[in-house]
Amino acid sequence: MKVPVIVRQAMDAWRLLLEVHHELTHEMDRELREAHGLRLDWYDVLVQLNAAGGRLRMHELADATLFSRTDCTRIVDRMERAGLVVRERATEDGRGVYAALTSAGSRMLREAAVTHVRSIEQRFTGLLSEAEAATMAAAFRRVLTTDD
Amino acid sequence: MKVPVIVRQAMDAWRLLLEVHHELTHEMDRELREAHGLRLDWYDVLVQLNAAGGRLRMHELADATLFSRTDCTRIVDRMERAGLVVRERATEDGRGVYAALTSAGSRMLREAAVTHVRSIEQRFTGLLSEAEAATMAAAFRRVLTTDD
DNA sequence: GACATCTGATTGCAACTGTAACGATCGTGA
DNA sequence: TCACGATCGTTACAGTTGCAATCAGATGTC
Repeated sequence: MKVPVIVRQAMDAWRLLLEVHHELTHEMDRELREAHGLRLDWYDVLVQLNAAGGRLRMHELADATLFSRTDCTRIVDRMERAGLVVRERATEDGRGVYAALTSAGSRMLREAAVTHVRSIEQRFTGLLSEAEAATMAAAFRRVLTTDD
Repeated sequence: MKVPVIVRQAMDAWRLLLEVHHELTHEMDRELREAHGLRLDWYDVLVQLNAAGGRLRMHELADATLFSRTDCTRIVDRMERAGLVVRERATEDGRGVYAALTSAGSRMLREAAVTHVRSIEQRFTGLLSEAEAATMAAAFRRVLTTDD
């Protein structure tokens, strides 16, 4: 069965994407745990809360990260127990809850970011030429905005 | 704090890769379940067993897929219960076990492959130009083979 | 203002995962 | 041959996820 080269190359790209994602996220997670006792998903939460100015409603946090609302409830549970975030009732909506960075959370983020950003550069971005990164980013945006 | 455009673009590429992976794997998994009652990880196992001629030692299966040995033990447990694979003792090594495709497993693979390949083309490979796919594949190979 | 409807967040349950430890078997060197 | 460490696959346990159901509070309609 003959398969055109162009199709094979595209399929390779997909398969390789899966491998890259798997290998890099595992390594980065392990690295963050070893250096800071921080899970990669907790790190993502810290980043998003910080980017939003320190706090987000639970559903906004779910949108900003790649987690479901259920996940957010439980991740915030654990992070609250660890002292990295606190819950605050939303005064403007009786149903709502904010997840807010604590100072320990901010500090943890500042420390872990050094490790993690270096890790991304070392393992990924630093290995891409400017043109490759641009090509990739453009293609990924197309993939994400094509929804059918 | 000023960040060079080149770095930002590369970081975007990483972030977008995470989003693409998340969205596409979820959609493909859902699609396979709806159409065939098959999980994406089971599909991967079927593909690898088939590519290897029908059977693989457990540790070879772990290497061929993105799963750990523990995962393979348990995935094969469930797939065996579902009749898609069977375990066979390895005669050449008393510790060894083969996971082998059943005819139901082969049939399931043939059916599901139609759905899944179309899905990949629709959501990913079909949205990439030949040049983009080649660039991406080359860059990903570089990332995977650079282990420091 | 009372009703149904919708939304935000959480919970219960069953399924799944990661880590470390286990028993069985293998290969090697003394 | 025997003792040793290495490898193969599995298992125990605790932690984590996905889905559906739930509860409290908000919104819209008449």
